[in-house]
Amino acid sequence: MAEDSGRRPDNTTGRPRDGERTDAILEAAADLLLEVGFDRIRTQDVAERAGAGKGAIYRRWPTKEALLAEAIRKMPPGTAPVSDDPVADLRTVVSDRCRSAEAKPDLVPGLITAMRADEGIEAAVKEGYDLSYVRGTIARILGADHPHLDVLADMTQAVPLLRAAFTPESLDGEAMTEEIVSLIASLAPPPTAG
Amino acid sequence: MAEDSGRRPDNTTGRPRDGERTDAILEAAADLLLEVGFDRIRTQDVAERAGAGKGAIYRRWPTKEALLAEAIRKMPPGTAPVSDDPVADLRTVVSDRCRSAEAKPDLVPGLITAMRADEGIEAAVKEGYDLSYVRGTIARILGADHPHLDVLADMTQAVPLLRAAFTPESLDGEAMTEEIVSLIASLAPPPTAG
DNA sequence: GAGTTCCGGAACGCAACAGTTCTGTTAGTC
DNA sequence: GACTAACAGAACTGTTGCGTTCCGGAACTC
Repeated sequence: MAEDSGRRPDNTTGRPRDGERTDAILEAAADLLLEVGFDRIRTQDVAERAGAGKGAIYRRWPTKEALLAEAIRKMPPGTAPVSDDPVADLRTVVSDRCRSAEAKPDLVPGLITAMRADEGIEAAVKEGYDLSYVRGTIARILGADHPHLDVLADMTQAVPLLRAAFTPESLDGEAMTEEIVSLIASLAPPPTAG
Repeated sequence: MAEDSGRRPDNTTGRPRDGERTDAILEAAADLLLEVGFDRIRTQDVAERAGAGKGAIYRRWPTKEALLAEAIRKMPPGTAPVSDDPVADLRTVVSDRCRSAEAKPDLVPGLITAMRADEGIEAAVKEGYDLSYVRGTIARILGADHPHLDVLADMTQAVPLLRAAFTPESLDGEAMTEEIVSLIASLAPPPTAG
């Protein structure tokens, strides 16, 4: 009857928790993570940006770290385009990384700091850490058996991060992309004649 | 007369400041920087390890950051051996970096965090940041005109750091050294005959 | 309408830690 | 011996920011 249809599935009473609040808080946390880095995020700021109270946060997550871990888990994984020009595809991947290192230099260093401070965040970051899409793109250029696929894939991420951290003045995303892509392309075997 | 010979050059009176205390404090600060990283250093800990009081620290430096900046400036720069086997020399350099990333994974991430938080530390780190010794070693293998010396030099540092941060479980310093060195060695031009 | 839980917002308690001050003592100069 | 400043160590102050609690009000069930 009508009695059952209006009943909540979990038999709870009272005002239901607002899913849009949850989303807004996660989004605000992710934004701040990108903008200021982990070590400068304050829960008060997350709440304000989400248009929420701190109570709404702590009703959902036990600690700031738990909130940030979930926000990290929700971040989209890296992807690579797949066209018939693998060098162009690699250029896209590397260029993305370089621009991100330029524009948001606080994100990755902050994540590293956060990983060392909190196990939940460490797990969340490691769960999302997967460079196989880069490796796959490089493999399409050099062949799946090339002995240096792993170092090269790591290099495409690590070099932009290092430069963004230590030599931000002379950072030039386009030039850096070309440096990295041309190095990898130069390792390609010469085209074999039919 | 005896009056002048006993006088301090700067006309000060009272107990003179103990230079050994200064050294002990700087050394304690540097040690802790290596062990726990910037963001976990407390002045109290520096004082205790140096066998000093906090007063002795703040009599010498206005802030914790100023002390750490000086400790960073006193750190020895990287060097490379120069033998007649440049690949072996490179292996030494890369191996040092890999072992350091393995044993002290908190140092560099901590430095990056600290740079973002304090201008004096940023200046001190950048002042000491010089990879020309790595670049020079690679140039002896590939030739001074090789177009990828800069990326490769950065790679030797950046890849160990990335792996130490994100995949510490599977970190193998010796294997990583070989990966990096063999990649660079594979770029060497074939020996020209007479 | 009664009862419950949510909401934003503000106030609060509490812990960590930078930097200061005090105390008794010591190493120097005059 | 008088004076001054450094010394270690402890106590103290002030700030920052996490997490809690309380408020008046709103959304929902019964």
